Amino acid sequence: MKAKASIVEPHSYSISELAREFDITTRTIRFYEDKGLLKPERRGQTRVYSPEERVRLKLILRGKRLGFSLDESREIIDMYDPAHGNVEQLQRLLEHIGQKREHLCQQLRDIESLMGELEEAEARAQVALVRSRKNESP
Amino acid sequence: MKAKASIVEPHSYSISELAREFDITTRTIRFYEDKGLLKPERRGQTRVYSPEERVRLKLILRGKRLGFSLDESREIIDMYDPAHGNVEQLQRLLEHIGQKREHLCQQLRDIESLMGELEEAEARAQVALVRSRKNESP
DNA sequence: GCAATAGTTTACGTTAACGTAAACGTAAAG
DNA sequence: CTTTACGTTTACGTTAACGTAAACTATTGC
Repeated sequence: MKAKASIVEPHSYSISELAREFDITTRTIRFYEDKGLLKPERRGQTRVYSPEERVRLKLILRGKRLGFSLDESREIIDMYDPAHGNVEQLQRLLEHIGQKREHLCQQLRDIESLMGELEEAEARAQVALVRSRKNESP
Repeated sequence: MKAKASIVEPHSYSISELAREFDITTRTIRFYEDKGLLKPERRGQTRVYSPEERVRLKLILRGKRLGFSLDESREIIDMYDPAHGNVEQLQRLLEHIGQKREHLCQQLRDIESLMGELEEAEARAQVALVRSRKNESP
């Protein structure tokens, strides 16, 4: 349908548009809604997604890439809102943020070490490759 | 049993020792063996783990922290061995290593962005906290 | 001798995160 | 008008990664 060739970004998306964009199924998107991670509006019965909802979806998928469960992603997304709470709630939020950071730091360390090991493995494989070629075509 | 207070590192571990060290259950360790990720020796019927097996377990758990499936962790662990194959196998291995690297790079980007967003959320929460305190104890 | 401790195998149960299919509504295109 | 494309709800199925429990063996300490 090519849209209206408008200059502004579309302020709403269909479920299949989002599914295509992020290479997931509509089932997945509805599942996230079921789990309370998305709350699209409805035009009649049909779901309509705002840019904000689209961002939430992106956050969920980024969480997935980092190995987060949907519950963890929900927690993280909840950190973005005004945190309209009292002192205790805010303090808990701050602590929670700290924990997530530690988690990410650990992941950073893990990635660093794994990266190093991959380099070593690559080097070994290349050495083996050269040898292997010498043997196969003398 | 305190071991023999020897100077050298123990060259073998029991299943419960490893479970305690890594804070997992013996069931989990046996499960990894079932899936072909570990192959401990046996003294009679009892499993005996070498330091090498212990390292493999560590690699599995690091993979878990990065959100890898056991199959993915197995693939990565397999990259460590001599890759005693022919040219084709080695080339596939090299490509495979490249893919894993890209994966890790994506994770790095994801972590970076999330870290940044956590900082913002933290700042907002601290601001809200100060305000909240002013209101509660005027 | 016997209870406690650590090990084993076998097998059924559970949870998360969807997949798959049925059965239906609706709107545009030919 | 009916096919096609897209949407909906409802519900059962599936896979990974273990948990849990039963039933058994072997060793150790008292």
